[in-house]
Amino acid sequence: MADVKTLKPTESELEILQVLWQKGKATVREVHEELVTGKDIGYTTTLKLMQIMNDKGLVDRDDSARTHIYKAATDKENTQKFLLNKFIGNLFGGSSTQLVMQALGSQQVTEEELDQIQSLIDNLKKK
Amino acid sequence: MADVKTLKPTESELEILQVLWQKGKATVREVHEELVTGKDIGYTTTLKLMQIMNDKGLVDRDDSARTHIYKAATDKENTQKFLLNKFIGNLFGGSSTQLVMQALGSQQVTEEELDQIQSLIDNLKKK
DNA sequence: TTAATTATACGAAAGAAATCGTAAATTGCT
DNA sequence: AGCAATTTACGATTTCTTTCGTATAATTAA
Repeated sequence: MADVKTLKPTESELEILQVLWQKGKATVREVHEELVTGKDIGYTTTLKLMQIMNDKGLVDRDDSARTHIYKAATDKENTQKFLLNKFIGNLFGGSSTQLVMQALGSQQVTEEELDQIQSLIDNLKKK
Repeated sequence: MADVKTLKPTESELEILQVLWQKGKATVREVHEELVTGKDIGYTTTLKLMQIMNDKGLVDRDDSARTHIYKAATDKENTQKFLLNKFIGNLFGGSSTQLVMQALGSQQVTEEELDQIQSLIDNLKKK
């Protein structure tokens, strides 16, 4: 499994990772079709990006057949954790509480979700 | 006030905004001294960045005196909110709850902070 | 009043990221 | 077999970001 700490996916790479996390495995064409719904981009661009990601170790590739099959090399959760910490450092002076307050305040969150968070807090407090 | 929606501060620009938000107003030198504590960078680099930010409208500048005085053109909260939403969209499929759970789980948060968050949740629930 | 320091402006280069065009190989179709 | 479509490889270009060197003007200190 790729070491997420040393890998910094760019925004485009992140979009591709999203697709791969969602699909599990996918060909360049499949990823591309997904991306195209959201923005204007050529097929070879997607291809090139995925090749670069393969070089970087961001994805794993099965190239035993002519049409290569890609999958994310990094765990979604780890990547999220890593980027989240970076984000908190960049924008919230390292305070995750600040971020949480901001996130809860400015988004609409359902009662159920609040309960979920509350029980997480309760758990954390016990320790 | 600059329209935050159309402005995407880069990482370096964000670092400078942080300093400006903290200080309120500052000269290039003051910002630079702050940046230098965190990384190796030349004075003219900081200057150039702040000039570019001025061109983009990310900062306001008082250049009536020889030493120009800069301040952030965007509200800290709005910028945070904007970038946070983008981040949640990019990485957490738009679910702020997901992000909150992840943030609380993987960072160390003090008892006091947990109380703070809890009372925010209580407030939100009342509505 | 000189000389050193400090400031801005600006061009240019170095780096990183994203985009595309073209070539070559394979596959599928008629 | 021959042609079209699909795929990969790869170089080149473009765009964005960061960095710095040099010139010039203003200020300060000796």
